Order: sequence, then structure tokens, then C-alpha cells
Amino acid sequence: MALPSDPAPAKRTRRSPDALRTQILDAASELFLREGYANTSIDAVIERVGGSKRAIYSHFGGKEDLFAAMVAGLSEQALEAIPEANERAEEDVRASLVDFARAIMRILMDPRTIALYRLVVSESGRMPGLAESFLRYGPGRATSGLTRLLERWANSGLLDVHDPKQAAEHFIGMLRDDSHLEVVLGVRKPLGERAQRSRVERVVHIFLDGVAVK
Amino acid sequence: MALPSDPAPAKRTRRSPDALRTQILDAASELFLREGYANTSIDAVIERVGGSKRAIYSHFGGKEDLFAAMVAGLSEQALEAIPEANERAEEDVRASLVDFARAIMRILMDPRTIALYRLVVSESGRMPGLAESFLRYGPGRATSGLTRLLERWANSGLLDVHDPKQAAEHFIGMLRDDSHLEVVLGVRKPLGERAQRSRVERVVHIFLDGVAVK
DNA sequence: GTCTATATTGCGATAGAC
DNA sequence: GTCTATCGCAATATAGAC
Repeated sequence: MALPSDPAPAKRTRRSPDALRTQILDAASELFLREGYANTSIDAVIERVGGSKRAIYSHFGGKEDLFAAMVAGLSEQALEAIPEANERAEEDVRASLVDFARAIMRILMDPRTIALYRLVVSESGRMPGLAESFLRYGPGRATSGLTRLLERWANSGLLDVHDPKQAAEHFIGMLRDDSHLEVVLGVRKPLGERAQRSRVERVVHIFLDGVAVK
Repeated sequence: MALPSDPAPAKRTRRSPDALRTQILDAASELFLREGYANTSIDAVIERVGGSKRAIYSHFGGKEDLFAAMVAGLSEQALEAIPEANERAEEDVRASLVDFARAIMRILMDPRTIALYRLVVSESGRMPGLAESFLRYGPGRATSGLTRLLERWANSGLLDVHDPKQAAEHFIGMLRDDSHLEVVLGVRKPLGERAQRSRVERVVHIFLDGVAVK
């Protein structure tokens, strides 16, 4: 994201506190995601950013807090890609669901998201509060976004859902199935564009129409 | 848990090799699941079982191999609870799916399975092969079991599924949704019997009938 | 046991914003 | 000029490796 501290830390112009904060977060994200929590040192982060370790402590409080800030930031950032409920949604339920599912699928298969997921599962036992903020900024936003869509369609009589939140969770669960787990566990590469599309079609079809022969 | 060691023709002093192996696995499971991989020492395992460290190395090879054996064993053991495809399946698709889903749901919400899942996600990066055996003995068996059921129903013209394996993955994904993730991350307790039933009903309903208004 | 790595803190110096 | 954030460096603490 931010500019790499070019040849040398520019003497003339000073970074804004905000820029420093962002640069620290970017460097920390990269290292945490690649090396894991324990294998990433404060020194390694600061080495990439320049300046003093003090900056991290005054901005974030400590290593755990830096990690937590990174998790929240990345979760939020990832979810920016989901389409907002818009007017078109009212018109074509199926197409809107496909749009939504594609966005979620892309996020789920993004290597950064995968690494983040692994990291959160690994470290949430040790860090109370980490899981909450991850869920709130990440998966929770996806679910609540879809929940609102389902509610609207249910109110319009287009869908028959009694518990929109639960239905949203099930829908997203279909997207985060074994194929996702296999990627998380590193036994297969993330699905490509084509496979993603194909799975999204099936999921939307099952969700809307079911598989029972009528 | 596994083989009962009572009827073993154990001499006064010596356990059968098989019983020793089982006892080591049981002790290791408990410690690994509760304390994690790094926080469990070979000494701690041996302390519970008695005997010498040598036993672990001759039976399993080393700490990682013991861990891998435990993961494979627990995965396999957990999956024993899923109902085999039987004759009744042919009769009532819906009831059979509910049975199947209930079994899977119970497994997913079992604290041991939850701990195992966390552990596998945490350690699979470090241990090549761990993820494969976990998937093969655990989730893979669930998926393949359901896949066979779906194939039969599809062949009988009861269901309209073109890719039974993918459909099975989506079905199980609905059961392993955000509510499961929240339990894995420790932000909520496992769903109780009642909530499990309720979710299973919804999942089967969505899967068979869909939510679109006809 | 020693020793190394690393998280954390203390504090005077300094550079830029105002 | 003052003021604040940051820097640079050093010191402390501690957990884990060996």
C-alpha cells in the first residue's frame, strides 16, 4: 500500500502520524500473514518501516494490540468488496445472489484471507477479543449484509425464509465448504475463476430451488 | 475409548504392545487437545502412561508422528458415528438426510472435534501430511458417505443432483457455518441439542426444497 | 544451569508544524 | 520560539533454546 521508504528515510519531510500508522500496519500484515505471530518480531516490522520501535508502542500499545489491529483492519478491508444492497436487488433475486456469492467466494479464496483465517484460528485461543473483532468486521458483515437482502426479499414475498440470519449463515456455509477447508489446510490451491463461478451457480441453485425432484 | 484393555491376556507386569499403544494415544489426545502441540511434552505423556519415553519413539517415531497418529485416530473415531447408507435410505430421503445431518452436527459440535479442528488448522502449516490424513479420515469420509447417498437417490430419480460430491460438500458446508466457526473461535458454546435439531431441519429444508417461492 | 532472542520501557535529542 | 511526535539508543525482563 504505502510507499516503501525509498532509498533512505526522507529527512526533509516527515511522515504524518497517520501515514506512519498505516505503514506499520502494512508491514505488520505482510509479516504476520507470511511468518505467523510468533515468528514475526517487532524489530522485523520496524526494520521495514524505519524509525523507532517506540512508534509501535505509542500507536498500538504492544505486539498483541498491533496484531489485533491488523486482523480488524484486514477483515474490514476484505469485506469492502461485497456489493451493497441496491435497487437492482429488488428486481432479480437470482442475479443478485450470484453477485453476492461471487464476491464472497473471491474473498474466501484470496490467499491473504486464507492466511488471515489460519492465523485467527491459531491465535484466538491465546488472545481474548481477537475472535470477536475478526468475526464482527469480517464474517459478521458478510452475514448481516446477506441477511438484509434476504429480509427484503422475504418481505416482498419473493423468498420463503423465516429466519433470514440463519439462512444467510447456511448460504455462506455452502460457499465455505470442504473446498475452502482444503485450501486453508494447504492441500490444494485456491479455486480459479472458473471453478468459483461453477460452484457459485450450484450454491445459488440449491439455495433457491433445492435438489428434490418436484 | 478404543480397544478395551481388560480382556487382554496381560501378564502380571507387562501390557500388551497394543494396549500400551492405545494408552499412549489416549493420553496424548487428552494433552494435545487441551494444551496444544507445543505445550505438550513427551515427558508429560509418558508420565500419564508409565513406562519409558522409548515406548513412544518405538511405537510412533517421534512427537510429530505421535501427533499425526492421534489426529488420524480421532478423526476416524469421530466419523464412526455417521450412519451407513442402508435400505431405509431408499424409502425416505428427507428422514435419512436429517439422520445424517444430525450425526454430522453432533460431531461438529463435540468439544473434542472442535479442539481437533483448531489444532489441525494451527499445525498443518508446519507438518506436511497432517492435513491430508485429517481430511481423509475425517471430513472426507463424511463427504464421501453423503456422496454415495446422493448418488443413489439421484439414480432412483428422487433427487436432481448432477455433481453429488459437490452437492455433498455444500450440504455439509451449511452445517459447518458461522455458528461452527464461532464455536471454534471460542466466542460461543457448542449448540445444544435443541438448536442443533432446529438448524438441521432448516438445512435439510433448504437443500431439498430451496427458499424460492414457487 | 547458561545464553540468546525479543518484548517492553525510559529518556534525552531532534525535526518539523504552528 | 514552543510543542509534539518521533527518533535513537540503551536498559530491563523473561521466556525458550541448548
